[in-house]
Amino acid sequence: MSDELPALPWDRSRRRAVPARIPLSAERIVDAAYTVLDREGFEKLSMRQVAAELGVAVSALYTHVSSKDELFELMYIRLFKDWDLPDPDPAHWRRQVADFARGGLARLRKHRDLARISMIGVPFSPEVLPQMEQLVTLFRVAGLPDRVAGAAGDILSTFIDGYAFEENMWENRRRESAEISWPEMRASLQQFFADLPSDRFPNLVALADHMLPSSEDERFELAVEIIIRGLASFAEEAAEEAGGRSGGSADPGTAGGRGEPDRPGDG
Amino acid sequence: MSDELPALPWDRSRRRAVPARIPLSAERIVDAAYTVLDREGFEKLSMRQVAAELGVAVSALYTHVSSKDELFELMYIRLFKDWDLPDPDPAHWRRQVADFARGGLARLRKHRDLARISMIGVPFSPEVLPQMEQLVTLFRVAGLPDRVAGAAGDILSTFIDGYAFEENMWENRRRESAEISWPEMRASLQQFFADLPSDRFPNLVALADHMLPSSEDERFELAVEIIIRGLASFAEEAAEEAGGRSGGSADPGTAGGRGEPDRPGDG
DNA sequence: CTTTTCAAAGAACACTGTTCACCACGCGAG
DNA sequence: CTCGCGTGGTGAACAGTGTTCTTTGAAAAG
Repeated sequence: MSDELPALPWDRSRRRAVPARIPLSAERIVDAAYTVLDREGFEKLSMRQVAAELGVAVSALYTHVSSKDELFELMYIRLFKDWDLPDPDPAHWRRQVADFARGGLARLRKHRDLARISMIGVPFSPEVLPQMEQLVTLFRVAGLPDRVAGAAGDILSTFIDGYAFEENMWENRRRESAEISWPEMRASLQQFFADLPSDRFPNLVALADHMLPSSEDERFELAVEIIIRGLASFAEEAAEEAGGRSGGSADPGTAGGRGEPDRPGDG
Repeated sequence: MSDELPALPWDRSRRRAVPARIPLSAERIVDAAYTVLDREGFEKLSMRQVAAELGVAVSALYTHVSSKDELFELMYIRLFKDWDLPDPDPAHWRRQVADFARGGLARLRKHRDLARISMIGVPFSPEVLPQMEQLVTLFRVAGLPDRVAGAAGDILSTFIDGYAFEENMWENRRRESAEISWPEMRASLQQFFADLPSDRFPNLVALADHMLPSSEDERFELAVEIIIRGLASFAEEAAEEAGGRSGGSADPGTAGGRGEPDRPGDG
C-alpha cells in the first residue's frame, strides 16, 4: 500500500515521519464501525463505541466524518466496492439477473444488520453507477422495453433490500429470544399455522407446510424467479410487437426469455 | 361501548365514577403516538413526546405499554384494523392482487414514516391472519402451486414494505433539503443521468428519461404487474401439467391468468 | 371512617449525537 | 536552534433518549 522505507536511526529528517499511531481517517473509522456493527448490532452502534474501538475520543471522529449519517453513507458505499458484474449476455440474461440478485443478497449478509444501513443510503451515489449501467444494459439486451428496463433494477434492488431487512429482523428476534435455532423456529411456526381454527382459516391450515420457507434461500430464489418471469413476459410482448410491426428486424434470439437454455429448474 | 348512566348529583357512590380526565390507556397512547409521528416524524418520536402530547409524565406510559418496541407493535397492529379484502374471484384474481397491493401501499402512506414501523412489526400477529387467509385463498384459486401460493403473500408484502420504505426515505430527504418539489427533483435527477459521460455509461444516458418514474405510482404499478405476470406464469405451468396428467379434471377457467378479462393495460 | 390498592409523578441512571474551548505536538520560517 | 502556527485529538458540556425506582395522591373496599 505505502512505499515507505524503514527509518534509519540517524536520519533525523525521517524520524517519526511515520508516527507511532496510525493517523485517524474516514477509512479507519468505517473499518471500526463495521467491527462494532458485527459485534454489537445496529442498535448499539454508536459514535462512542466506534471511538472506543479506535482508542480515541468521540469528538475526534467529527474531524473526519461530519455526522453519524455520513458515517452510514460511507459504510453504504463500501457495499459496492469490488463488485464486478459479468458482461451482459443475451443468451443467459435470466441466469445473470438471478446471479445479480444472489450477489446483492450475499453482500448484505456479509455484516450483521447491514440491510438496515443499506436502506438508508442514497441510491444514486457515484459508486453505484457502474453496477447500474451493467444492470440496465443487461435488461436492454434481454429485450425489455425502455420503461421496464429503466425501472427493473430499482424494483429488483428494492425487493432485495426489503428481503434482507426482514431476514435481519428475524435473525435479531431469534438472537434475543432464547436463541432457538431456525429449524426449531420454523417447526413451531408451522405448527402454529396447522393449529389455527380450520373453519376460519381453512387455507392457512391447508398450506401450513408451505407458509414458511423450507430452506434459508428457497423463498428468495422463488421471488427472484417470479420477478424474472414477469420481466420475461414483457420481453416476449416487446418481441411480438416488434415482430408484427417490422417483420422481425430484431434478432429473435435476443428477445424473449422463455425456453432459453438457462431457464432454471426448481431450487 | 359502556352502558354507564348519567350520574345524579346526590348519588355519592357514582360521583366522579367517570373522572374528569379520560383515563390513560394503550389505545390513547397509540393515538398520541400517531399524532406525534405525523407532526415530527419517526426520528423524533420519543416516549417523552408522546407523554407531552397526552399531558402526562413519561413514566405513566409504562404502566400501559411495557416498552417503546411494544408501542411500535401496537402501532403496527393498527395497520390491519378494518382492512377487508374482497372474496377471491378466480376470474379477476389479477386485479384483486393488484388491488391488495395498492391498498397496502395506501395504508402505509396514511401516516408519515409509517413504513419504518411496518418493517419492524412481527408479521404473524393474530390481527393479520384474516388478510393472510384471504390472500392465500386468492392465490390458490388463481391456480398457483402450493409452494408458490404459500410464499406469494410474503413476497408481495416484502416488496410493498420495501417500496414504501424507500418512498419514505425520499420524502424525508426532500423535506430536509430545501423542500424542492418532486417534479423539480425528478427533472434534476433525470438531467444527472443525461449528463453522465456517455462512453462509460451509454445505457444510463440512453435511458435517462426512463430511470425515474414519471408519476408517483407508475413504478409501483409496473412492479406489481411484473410480479403478477411472474405468478401467472406459475399458474399456467401448473395448469398445463395438470391438464397433461389428468386430462383436465381441474376447471380450466380457474387456473392460468393470461388472456383473462381483467388483464390491465398500461397505466 | 380507615385501609388498601394502584395509577400517575418525579427524580434518577446510563446512555445517545453533537459542539466547543483547550492544548499538545510536528512543521516551516526565521 | 528557537519560535509561532495550525492541524487534529481531548475532555467537558448540552440537550436529548429509554427505562426504572421511589414517592404520592386519590379512588375503591372494608
